[in-house]
Amino acid sequence: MTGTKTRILDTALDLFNRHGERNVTTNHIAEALGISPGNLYYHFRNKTAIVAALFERYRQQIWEWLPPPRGELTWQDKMHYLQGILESMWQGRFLHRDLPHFLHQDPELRAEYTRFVQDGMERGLHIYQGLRASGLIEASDEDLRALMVNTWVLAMSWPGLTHGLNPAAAENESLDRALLRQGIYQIVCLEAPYLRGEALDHLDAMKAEFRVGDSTENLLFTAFDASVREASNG
Amino acid sequence: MTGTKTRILDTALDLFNRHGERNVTTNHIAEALGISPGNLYYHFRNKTAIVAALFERYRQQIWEWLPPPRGELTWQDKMHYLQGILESMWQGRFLHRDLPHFLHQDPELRAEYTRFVQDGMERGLHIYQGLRASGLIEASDEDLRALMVNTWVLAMSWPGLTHGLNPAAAENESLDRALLRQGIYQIVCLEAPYLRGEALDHLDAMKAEFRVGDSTENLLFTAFDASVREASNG
DNA sequence: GGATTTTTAGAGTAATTACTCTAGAGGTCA
DNA sequence: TGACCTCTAGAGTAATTACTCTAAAAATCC
Repeated sequence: MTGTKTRILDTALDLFNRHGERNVTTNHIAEALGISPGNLYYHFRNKTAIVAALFERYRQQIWEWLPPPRGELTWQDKMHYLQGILESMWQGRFLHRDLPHFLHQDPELRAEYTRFVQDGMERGLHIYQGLRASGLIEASDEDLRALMVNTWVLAMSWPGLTHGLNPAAAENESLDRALLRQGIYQIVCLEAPYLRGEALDHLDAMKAEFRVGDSTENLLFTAFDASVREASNG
Repeated sequence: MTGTKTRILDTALDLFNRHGERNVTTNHIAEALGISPGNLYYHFRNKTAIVAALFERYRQQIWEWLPPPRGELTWQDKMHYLQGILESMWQGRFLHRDLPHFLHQDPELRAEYTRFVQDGMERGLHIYQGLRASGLIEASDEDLRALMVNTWVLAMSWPGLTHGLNPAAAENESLDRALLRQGIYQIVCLEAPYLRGEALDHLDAMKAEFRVGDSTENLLFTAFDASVREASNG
């Protein structure tokens, strides 16, 4: 029997992801959960507190998926990190779309979020440096930093962009997953010019694994169409 | 004497950019403009119509700044396009943060937006192909498509991300401009691995022009701090 | 088993906000 | 001048929604 507090967060996250935080009232959450509004406010003093708690949860999960590297990194480590990014994007897909509003109003939350971005950049940079130390990547310090920023922006923005264009994904998990895989493909292409050695050998296989749709047509949108077909067939 | 309709859009855009669309009511717009709510609703049947009109305006401006290439492209053309992207980001900074909500509710607007993204990708791809034809870029078709998608995502997401972290930018134009320049720097770094010939010769100068802050520290955040200092000094 | 604390229900409210409605001002044209 | 059309004012409203308050049920403790 999980606690009410946890169940509130679970339900809120689900509703936020599906309908967007702005379209989900606290009464909706309570109703979906079968509890009273009063009960909900007993556990969270306001809606912002729910969002903040969800963010905190999200942050912890990311840190689990993306542990700081220990020593040299292998090709398998790199694949594992990519998987971690994929999972992180999946979990946080609502946050990066709706969080800005709360950052605007809640300085404390904003400070935490800023810290989160800083830590994420630092951690990601260490990973890239680990890959460089293993000879899997070749790049100057400056290029590595720029690459890290671009990877971060892409990973954080991709879910929001794709959902804006394709809201059906919110109700269709397999379509949603396909879109995210496409996001990983984009990250792979982002890193591609810097890969060396074993990483370079596996590049084509990696692209093939995450590529969605027919590469001869418009990339982004055939990906969507193909995903829709695939999802409605399955 | 500009028309009331235009003035409503101007004021709405300004308020949306500064405070976020969600925090700006139609009554606020009317009041800031010195007209009555009834008057506002005489010109726009609802808030969505205002947002849609702003989007339409934004789209037209982008197309002006990013005309389709005619024949071979020079190095100067490329710089001009970068400038166009910068201006587009500046103009549309509120849209990509707040538009998703309206896309969710208004299928017609969503269709238009989808079309916009498609056109933008296509147009951008033509530009990249023009650069390739001139020997300024070297990349496979697939790589070029992936690059285009990444450039698009970066250009569209950058303003929202930076404003989420640094809301002071909304009230401080020079800080905001600095953040945008940093975004262009990121795009330059994105394209860097594919540059050839004259483009490659100018790469360092280009990075130097758009780089913000001290490259030996954390890129993203020293950029912010440096901008804050610069803005408060000037 | 009584006292105390934690958790829950559910009716209610104050505030916000997108939007309406009516009436009238101002311009234009015959 | 009068008819007509465009534009504007401004009070008002219906609906939403985050949040409160009181009391009772449930759990915990001694």
